[in-house]
Order: sequence, then structure tokens, then C-alpha cells
Amino acid sequence: MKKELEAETLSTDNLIHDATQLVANYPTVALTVDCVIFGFEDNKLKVLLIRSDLEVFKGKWSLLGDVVRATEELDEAAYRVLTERTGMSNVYLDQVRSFSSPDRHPGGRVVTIAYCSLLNTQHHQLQITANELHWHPLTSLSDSDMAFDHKAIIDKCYKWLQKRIQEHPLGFNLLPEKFSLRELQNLYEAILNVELDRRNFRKKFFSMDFLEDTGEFEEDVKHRPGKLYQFNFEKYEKNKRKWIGIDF
Amino acid sequence: MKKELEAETLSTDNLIHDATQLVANYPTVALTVDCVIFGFEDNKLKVLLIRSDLEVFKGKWSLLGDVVRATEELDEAAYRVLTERTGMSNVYLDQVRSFSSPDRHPGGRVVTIAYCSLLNTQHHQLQITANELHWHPLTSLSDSDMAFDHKAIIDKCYKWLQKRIQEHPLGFNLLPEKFSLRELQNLYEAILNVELDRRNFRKKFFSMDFLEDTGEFEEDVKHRPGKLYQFNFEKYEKNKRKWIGIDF
DNA sequence: AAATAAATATGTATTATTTACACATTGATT
DNA sequence: AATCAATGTGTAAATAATACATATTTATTT
Repeated sequence: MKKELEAETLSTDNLIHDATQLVANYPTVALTVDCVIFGFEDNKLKVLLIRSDLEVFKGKWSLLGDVVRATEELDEAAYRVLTERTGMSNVYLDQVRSFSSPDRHPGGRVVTIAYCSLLNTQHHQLQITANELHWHPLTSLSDSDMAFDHKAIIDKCYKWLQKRIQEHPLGFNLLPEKFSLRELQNLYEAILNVELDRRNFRKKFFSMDFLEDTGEFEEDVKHRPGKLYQFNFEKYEKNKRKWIGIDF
Repeated sequence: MKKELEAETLSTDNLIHDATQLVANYPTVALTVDCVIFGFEDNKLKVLLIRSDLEVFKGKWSLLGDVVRATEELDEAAYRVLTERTGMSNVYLDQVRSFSSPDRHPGGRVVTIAYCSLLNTQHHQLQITANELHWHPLTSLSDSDMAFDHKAIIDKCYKWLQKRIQEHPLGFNLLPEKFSLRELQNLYEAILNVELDRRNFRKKFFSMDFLEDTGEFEEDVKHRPGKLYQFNFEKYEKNKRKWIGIDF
């Protein structure tokens, strides 16, 4: 096989002159993207799921995904899935990793690239209500509830998110533009599954110095309303710490 | 296209019964893995490169990579490339991310998954000396020296490594099994491109409590020999910090 | 209208960690 | 034996994390 290829494509200088022919001889696989779209509702982390439309996975839940098109970047494909399904643009999206087990798809070899997306469930209406598209609590999901290896993909993206929100300001994507510190803390507590001290949490975020006082206050709360803050990206960029520090 | 597919594969219950046919209709792409194999020599970080065998990239350097085989996991494919080229097994390897620009390969659409590998250049002999396989200093690499988008891949993997060695014990893979603290510090200084205080560096690593005194000393140094240590994985697993801490 | 409840908002003392240094020790070389 | 150039150890000051106390504000109850 290798020998034949060389005979076809290599010339006397041992270089491959016909790159197109080279690639044409490569084996190919179907490539998809799957989006783990997280939302935050009722102080719980949720993930956007749909009923699988495959008979073998009848009744099981599935992530939102699609085949990657011929001239499409993977990031583009994932973003397309996201906007088509949620009707939102300007959404946080990041690639997490590939899932490539040869038997992960019952119909043949399909390699998928998992993406993690964060969005505010208040900011949009779901575009499609078909196929039971809905926000599913992360805690009530077992492996057997889900099609393909989608539970493993969710687990991986959740772990990725847990680590990521401690080091980067992504959590804000799950909140309204203006939020109280209590909401922010609830978010962190729900995702990291820990209890945090109110006062130290506050101190920590203020010291990072990217929260901007909007002058507004919470409404419709049955206690003293908290101040509303917004995330200031410029301030973050200016003050963000450069050095992580060796520690493991 | 979507309509036809539905007509073929959907039955009255709106479920796809023939998964194989579904996948057979998916567009496919050629999928490769590319390994950014780092080594540490002369207190410099180096990367294992080869001359490109494509005429369009004549004279340019290329990463080690290969097409992913039909029933192969991506991790397997990357590990295969690694062992075939270096003759080493038990090598550190981790997936970094995909590169999927439609025109990244002159021969057509080829999506690649980049892997980062770390190995000790002393521990092995390069298997193949053909195609000028060699350790290239990371600093003396410009974009135009390299085939494909391989410079961008290296940059990404280098950044990934810089972050990663601050949070996980991977650096040891670049050193001999037994190493001095000075060697370890040189490694960190080279990769992170900073100067670190000898005494604080020492204190930090001892406090993490996974370095084991071998009782041996450096040899062939023209000054007081330093103690040689080895990394103890069990100790690391037992003591590793669970909580990162919110900070960005 | 006053008292109460439940949250927000702020402060402070303690502890742990990081940083910036000083000095002693060892082995090879002169 | 003196010198050099490293390794190896220690310590005080600055900074950051933690634990906890108290005041303030608004809605609700009496």
C-alpha cells in the first residue's frame, strides 16, 4: 500500500508532486461536531438536549450536533449548530476534545469533536420545540439515558467547565448581563459543587477588579435587593494575572 | 438533500431505522494526527521535525503525523506515529486540539488533530534517520520554515505546555528518571521563559512532596554535585491538591 | 408605626503562602 | 591550603487565603 503510493506519487527527487492525488488516496471518515450547551436555571446547571432520532436510541437523549460540511471549519460547524438550534448569536463556544472510538456510532465510523457552550437561558427562546428540545438538569442524567457516548462527552465537558471557570471569566456567559453577587456565587457553587463563604467570595471577585457597579438593584426579591454588577472585559484584560504559578 | 435523506431513512414514527445508511450518506474528510514531540537538550526546548516530502513544501520542516486508519482511535494513531518514529514506548502524549481550516492542506480537505508529546532525548535513539529527522530548537522556527499550518500547531502546543506544566507534573517526562533540582529548574525556566529563585523553587517542589531522594548524586559536573531525585507518582496522587481556587 | 426577619454589605484578626534575601556547605580546581 | 562555583538551608517581610463578627437595608409582620 505504502509502496504503491510511493510508486504513483514519488518522482526521482523523492518528493510528492501531486498533493491532490496524495490526499485523494487517504482514507476518510465522517466528522461531526457535538455541542454541550450549558445553561443555568433555578440555581442548577442544565444542558440542552433533544430526543435522539435514531431507532436504536429510541427514547434516549442526544446532544445537539451535525455533520461537518465540506468547506467548513470545525468551529464554524459547531457555531452553526448552536445558532440554528438556539437562535442566539454571540454565544460562548470552545472546543474541548475529540471522541473517536470506532464503534461509538451504530451506523459506522463517525469521529466527533465536542464543544462546550455557555449561554443565558433568559436571553433567548429556543428556536425549535420539536424533538423535545429542552434544558435537562445535569444531575439527573445516567449513561443509559443517553444516545451514543454522549454521557461521556457531557462528563468530559462538565469537568472541563469546572476547571475552566476557576481560571477564566466564562461563568458570566451563563448569567444575565447584569447580575448580583449572590447569583454569581450560586453559579460557582452549583458548578463546582462546593459551599463558598459569602464574604470571601465577594472579596475575591472585587479584588480581581473587573466587576462594574451598574447602580441598579435587584427587583422582585422578597428581601433587601443586592446591587447589580456587570463584567467589564477591558478591565479584565488589563488586570488579568499573567503568571499562574507552579502548583499541583 | 435533507428532504431526500428523510424520505429514504425516516419511517412513519419519524425515527431513522437504518443507521448504517445514514452514516453512508454523510460527507467524509481525511483525518490525520500531528505530533508536536518536545525534547529538552542543552537547556533548550526542542521539537522533533522532519523534512516535508511534498514538493510544494520543498525544504520546509514538518511535524510527524499520519492519516488515521479506519478502525483506529485518534489517541492510538498518535501513539503509533510516536512509537514508529522514536522507537519509544511509554511516552507522554495528550491531545491538544483540532486544526481544520479547509485550505490548510494543498491536496484537499484534511482535518488534523494535534497532539503534544514529551520525551527524554537521552532515553532513546531516533529510529529513522531519513528525511533529516532531528531535534529543532523551538526558538529558531519561523512560520515560513514550516509546511502546512505546522508552525501554528507548534505555537498552540507550546502555549498549552506552558500552562500545563504549571498545573500538572509532566515536565518530568522531559528529564532522565533521576534528575537534579537544577535540571528541573532549568527545564521550567526554559519552557516558561522566566527566571526563578533557586531557593523558592526548591521549597515549592519539596513542599508538594513527590520528589524522592535517590541517595545518588550528579556525576561529571565540575562543581559540587547535586542530589538526584525521582518523581514518585503515588506520592503525587496522594497529596495533589484538589481545589484550584478561583483566580483569573 | 414599630418590631422582626432575611438578606446584603463591610470589616478584622488569624493563618498560610509567596517572595526576597543571607549564609553555610561541599567538591573540584588552582 | 586557598579559591571558586555550585548546592543546600534558613528566615523575615509581604501578600493572599481563611474564618468569623457586626452593621445595614428592605420587605414583612405585628
